[in-house]
Amino acid sequence: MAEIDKKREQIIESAIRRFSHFGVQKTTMNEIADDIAVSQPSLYYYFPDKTSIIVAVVEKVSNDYFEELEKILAETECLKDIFFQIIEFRRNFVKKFFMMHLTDSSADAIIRDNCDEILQESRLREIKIVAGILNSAIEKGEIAEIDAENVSAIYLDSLTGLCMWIISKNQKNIFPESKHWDAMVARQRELAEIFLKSLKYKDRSTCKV
Amino acid sequence: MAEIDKKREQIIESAIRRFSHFGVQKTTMNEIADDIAVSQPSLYYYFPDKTSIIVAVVEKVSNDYFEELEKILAETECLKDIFFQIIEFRRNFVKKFFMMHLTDSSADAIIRDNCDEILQESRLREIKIVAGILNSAIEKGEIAEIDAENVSAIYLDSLTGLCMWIISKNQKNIFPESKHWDAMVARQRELAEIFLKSLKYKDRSTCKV
DNA sequence: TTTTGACTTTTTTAATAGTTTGGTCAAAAA
DNA sequence: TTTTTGACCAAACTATTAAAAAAGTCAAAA
Repeated sequence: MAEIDKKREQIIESAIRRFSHFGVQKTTMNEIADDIAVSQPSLYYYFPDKTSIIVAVVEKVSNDYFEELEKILAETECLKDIFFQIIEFRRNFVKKFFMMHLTDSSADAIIRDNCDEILQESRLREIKIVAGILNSAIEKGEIAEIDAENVSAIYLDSLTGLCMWIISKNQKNIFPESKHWDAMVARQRELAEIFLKSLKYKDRSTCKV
Repeated sequence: MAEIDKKREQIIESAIRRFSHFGVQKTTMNEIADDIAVSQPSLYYYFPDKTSIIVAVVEKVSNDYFEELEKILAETECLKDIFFQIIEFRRNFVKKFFMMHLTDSSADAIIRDNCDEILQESRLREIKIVAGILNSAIEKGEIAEIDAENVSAIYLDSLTGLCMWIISKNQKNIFPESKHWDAMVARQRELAEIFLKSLKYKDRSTCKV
């Protein structure tokens, strides 16, 4: 790897560490510079501003998530197991965001203005991946024929929604306790089972069953 | 109705009107007092403090919701129609909250500390109502036997989650545009259809279908 | 190409005074 | 006794300012 990329990675790692401990707002450029033992102007040689470091961090966390995801897709067969694994990975992904205070109102504007595109692309990428899983299950005759991409979107949006709702509902202190993360995962699993069940059958008219 | 209750209702109505226009924070006790043509101390004769007015407003909005809900339960037969109606009523309910700025971070603490119980009870009440709908559908043989209360909870939590997620995702300005409310309702309907489909069938083992 | 000391500019923070608003009370009115 | 109010206080919010800290720049050196 080029020397410059190595330094960039060091910076991102330091940023993630500090963001996780103290939050984005309370991490200064000087502190990051000190971590990798260079002066502040050197830091600006590798990243034009603080925002671009934040963006790089979000990109890394997102990429790590998809890397994990690809792994289990290669290993896991059973649809339910895949769904449950995804829920588990998502828990860790969101937790990282929380720990770095990326969801705080103070950091909200920066994230909105600069990471929106990444997060939107990540959403679409994930939808496509799950749609792919569904499509291959359709091919194998495991589930009924459906609009895989659409069902995937509904499913993933519902998972994200459950996460926001359950966590925000319990977030009286700054950090959700682990039991709340567990409650969220439990609900997400129940939803997954309902989706899996509906996937197994061909459609019927829904009125006056 | 007792005279004192009449005045209390006038106060709540004025509060709702002002909250909807200017938000909770920017509505003063004096303004409410002027609206019903009494002095400020008179207002405090009917409500001990501003918080209790906010609580009363939340209670009223919540009760209005359930009143509407009970109506369609008496009139509507088809499960899908009921589900879609509920989604429509929920849209209006949440919109009211948004308009009054009850979900703003500025008002958040007051709501959290004082309306939490009401909202939690409302959630349970709604879960019970939908569970009742499901149970009567089970009795009629329209849907498979399930743990109605649990499915109801998953469903309603998912709806609430979708609402939070889709609205917050698009909320760059203070108010979500009507197209975002429409997008939310559309997604909620799609989720409802998936739930309805899964309800129609008896359970099967989910692994290695 | 990479690094840095010395620098400027922009944001935060802290303290302050001034204003508004929430809330109280004793006394009057009904 | 129930309801209303003028006069009042205390707490919360706003605006202003100065000081501190952080972000960001640049010419020159390694």
